[in-house]
Amino acid sequence: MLEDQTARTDGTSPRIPAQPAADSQPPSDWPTGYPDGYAVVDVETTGLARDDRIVSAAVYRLDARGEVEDHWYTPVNPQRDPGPTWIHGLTAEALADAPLFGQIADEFATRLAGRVLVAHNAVFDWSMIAREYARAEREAPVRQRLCTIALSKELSLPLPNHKLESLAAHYGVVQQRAHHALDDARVLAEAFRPSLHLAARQRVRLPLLACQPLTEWSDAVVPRRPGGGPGAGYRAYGSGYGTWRPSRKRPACPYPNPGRYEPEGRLVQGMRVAISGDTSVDRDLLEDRAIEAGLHIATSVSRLTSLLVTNDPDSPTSKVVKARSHGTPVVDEAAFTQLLQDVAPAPEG
DNA sequence: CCTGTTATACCATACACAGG
DNA sequence: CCTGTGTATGGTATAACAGG
Repeated sequence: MLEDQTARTDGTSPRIPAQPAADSQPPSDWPTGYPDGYAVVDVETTGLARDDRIVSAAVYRLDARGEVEDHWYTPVNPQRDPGPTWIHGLTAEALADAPLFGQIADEFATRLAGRVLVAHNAVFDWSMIAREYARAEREAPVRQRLCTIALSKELSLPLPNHKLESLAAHYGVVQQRAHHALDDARVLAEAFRPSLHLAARQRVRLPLLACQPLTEWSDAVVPRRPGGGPGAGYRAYGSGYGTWRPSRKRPACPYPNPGRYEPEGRLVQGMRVAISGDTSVDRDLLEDRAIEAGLHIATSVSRLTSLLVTNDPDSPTSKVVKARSHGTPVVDEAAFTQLLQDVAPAPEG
């Protein structure tokens, strides 16, 4: 009963809530395996496409319990028009004197180093950051990310939708200036902390995803047709002749499904392959390669799926979960790429 | 046993969202 | 405007069943 707690007036001071000193909270109180620190990040960009650039960035560094250690903000000169000024408020004028990404890459890296990157719709921020680092011929020192949308879902927060605005409102965090990187990062940090504690209390496994730094970046997607080889790095699509109508409608796989992939074995033409999560190679490109090899790319996982490709076999995405329940074999992207090089022809039918 | 109809399961499709 | 994910939906393929 609650009275038991309040009735302990045995002369000692009534359990002051302050000072959650490290030793007053035994380690067992916090799930083992939770990260040591976080970098709550927000970037504003010139747009949503792969070749868009960062115009501003902010990082809140948080300790293992989500307490703010410090924060940092910088505008970034995107070396092009700033895009949706009406959203982020940064004009070409304002950015003219801002540092280039290459000039803040070190400082940024320091803020990220050894931490879990936390962002709202994290795949967006991470891919923008990873590409900027790749352009600068660097690597972002990030190994894992956590998406606060995924976390909200994991915790089943009663939100009307998963906008940052709604998450903030849920925890009573007031936005001063939405779509300003520093304020968005602050708001997210404040909203992330209670979610983190809730997750800890419920012993929820955090939805951490692996971050694979881009090692090669050419501002272009490798042309899918073997006609020109990896063109020296120009826009692959739209360069010239009728915009390439991507994959939207691919012809059906001509081979019947030979069944599941056998671990350690070879791929066989006609196998149904599903891909989940991020891939270091463009998703479309990876799918094209698979199709050229005679495989069928499935959009979902069922008992007939031969193989699931994912770099995050522990993530709770629907595909991964289904694969587990069906006992579908799972390999990572690297292994899959390897397997693609030696696909067995379809059995004679 | 064969066949036509109905029920079930599954896959592909379309759409909604999140981010600037 | 873009892209990947998750969900709702609808067509379809296979299974199940009844009747002859």
